[in-house]
Amino acid sequence: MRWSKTLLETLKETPAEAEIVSHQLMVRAGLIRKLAAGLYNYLPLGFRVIRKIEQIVREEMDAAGAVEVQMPILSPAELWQETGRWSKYGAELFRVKDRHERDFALGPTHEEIITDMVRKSVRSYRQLPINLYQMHTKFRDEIRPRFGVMRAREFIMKDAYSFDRDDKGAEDAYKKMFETYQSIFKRCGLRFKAVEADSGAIGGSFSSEFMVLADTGEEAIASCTKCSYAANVEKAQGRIASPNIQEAPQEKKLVATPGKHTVEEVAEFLQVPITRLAKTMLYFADGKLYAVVIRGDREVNEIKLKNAIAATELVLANPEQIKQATGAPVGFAGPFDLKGIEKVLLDDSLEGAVNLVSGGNQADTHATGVNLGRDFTPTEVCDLRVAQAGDLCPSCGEPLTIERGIEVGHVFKLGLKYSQAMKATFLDEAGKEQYCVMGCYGIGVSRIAAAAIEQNHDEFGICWPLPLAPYQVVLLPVAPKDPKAREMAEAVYAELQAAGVEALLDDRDERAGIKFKDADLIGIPLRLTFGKSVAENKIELKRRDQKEAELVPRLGIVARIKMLCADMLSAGA
RNA sequence: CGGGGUAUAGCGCAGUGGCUAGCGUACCUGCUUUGGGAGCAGGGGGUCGAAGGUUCAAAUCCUUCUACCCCGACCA
Repeated sequence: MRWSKTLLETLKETPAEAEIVSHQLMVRAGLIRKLAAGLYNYLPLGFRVIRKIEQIVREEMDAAGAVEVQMPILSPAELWQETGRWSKYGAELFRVKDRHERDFALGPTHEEIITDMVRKSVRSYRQLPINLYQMHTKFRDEIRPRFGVMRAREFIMKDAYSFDRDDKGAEDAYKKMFETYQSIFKRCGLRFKAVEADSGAIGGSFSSEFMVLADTGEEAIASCTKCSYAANVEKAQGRIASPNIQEAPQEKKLVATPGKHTVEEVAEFLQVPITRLAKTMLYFADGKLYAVVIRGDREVNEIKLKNAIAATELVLANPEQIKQATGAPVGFAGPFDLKGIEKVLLDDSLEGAVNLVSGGNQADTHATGVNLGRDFTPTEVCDLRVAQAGDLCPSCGEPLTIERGIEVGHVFKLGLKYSQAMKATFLDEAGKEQYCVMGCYGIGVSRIAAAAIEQNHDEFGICWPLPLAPYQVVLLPVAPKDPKAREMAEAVYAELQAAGVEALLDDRDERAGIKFKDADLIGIPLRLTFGKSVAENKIELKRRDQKEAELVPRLGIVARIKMLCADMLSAGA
């Protein structure tokens, strides 16, 4: 491509609204342009990157035996009502009406649609297993779109759905996709990690996320320093490292703690370690109140709680609800004598603990010597806390560390959730009707572009990994006085194109400095400069990821570039 | 949804009631320059987010609306 023939405008200044580096660079390098909140135009350069990612995903999915289809973006409300997600998906589901006032959703994911497609076609076990996928635009009405295409309202996703005869087949399909995802992200040149995850609104029994490691990632990952255990902190089960002290139970006593609301204030005031506090939190879920008792230094993991009580909506109780249940204002709740509480759940950080300090259920009062079983009895004991660095690995007992990541892929074991709700069945060898066992597998195509930049950039701009680069080589003729430089650049450009190398010729009438700055900004992996050295039939070759350039002879330049590209491609794989 | 902020040229910004609304950058023309975001000269580009109001006079004051950005959405 000739620079002068495409729409490629770079910005010297960073747009005020872009917060993270990938967003800033994508706008400055002319990859994307915002249309409205969470909606972006992909300009030619950015679209080429999307195409590169899609192609890698497509090749690997096809190699894994999946079959590509395409489903409409609009889907009728009836299908969503069949599974109950029309009401359960919440405000994130983009709803629209047609001229006849019929309800539709802009697809955020397509389980209902694909299940409908399959139930209409599949009748026999002979048609299974099958794995269908599409690459398409998805819509989610995010509360707060931000970070450019990283969290947009409209984005490109690859979504695949597997249908199997039994659990064993579904398990195999899941494993196959897990492996396929590993090769996809490797081929994209990303540093990533697969982690156990909560399955959220999609549902199902088990899921893994693929995280691109980056400090700006929105997700936190707990991983073991020794074994291979890694999980999203939403899911991670860190065993508590410091055990609770054993001693003889004391009398329960109420003590005045005027104005001391937070655990830090209370621990300081009563001179007890913060781990001795039993923090009592009240939650309101699906019309009922729940109490959660957790060690003072720990935080409630609302996703674990939501799963423990099978809630669809969960919020902290408001001050009136707290007053009613405890008889006290916010800040003085204790686990005993609660009114109107559906369940009292105890985080297992406090299992076996004695002589705790909790709120006294009276204003400005806390209780000491609170003991499990005598002063209160939890309905359930389970893990309800957010894992922390230093917690012990659930599989090998070594300490966990916390790092951050960008979720680029998610694979789910769905089981029968959708096939039962929507009656997607087939006849087995015995002529007996069976439900399809499903799995689903997503990849954020547009998010990969942003994630790759988060991982691959420097102070001058993007440094694309070769497999995702919009062009492999950029050619800069920089000696306008010397027609030979331009001629040679044109000739090499033609030869590269003939050889199948994706080349961008900067044929603009610009000064050398501008061309160098722009080439660095847009991050093409290889740069050829046609300047002074053309007089000796030499061309300057520089890799974007290296500091030093080298002079290479004009003769054999194309072979040299092809070899370099091949090397850089396989380096990622 | 709550709070805060912003809206003036493609981008970044100035302009607190008074002449034709400005600066940097980008864009166009010419000359010079030419290996890391050149210099000089000339030029084009704005219903100052929208509507209404106050005033002799409004980008500027008031009201309403819209869009966008940030923070928060209760850890007792």
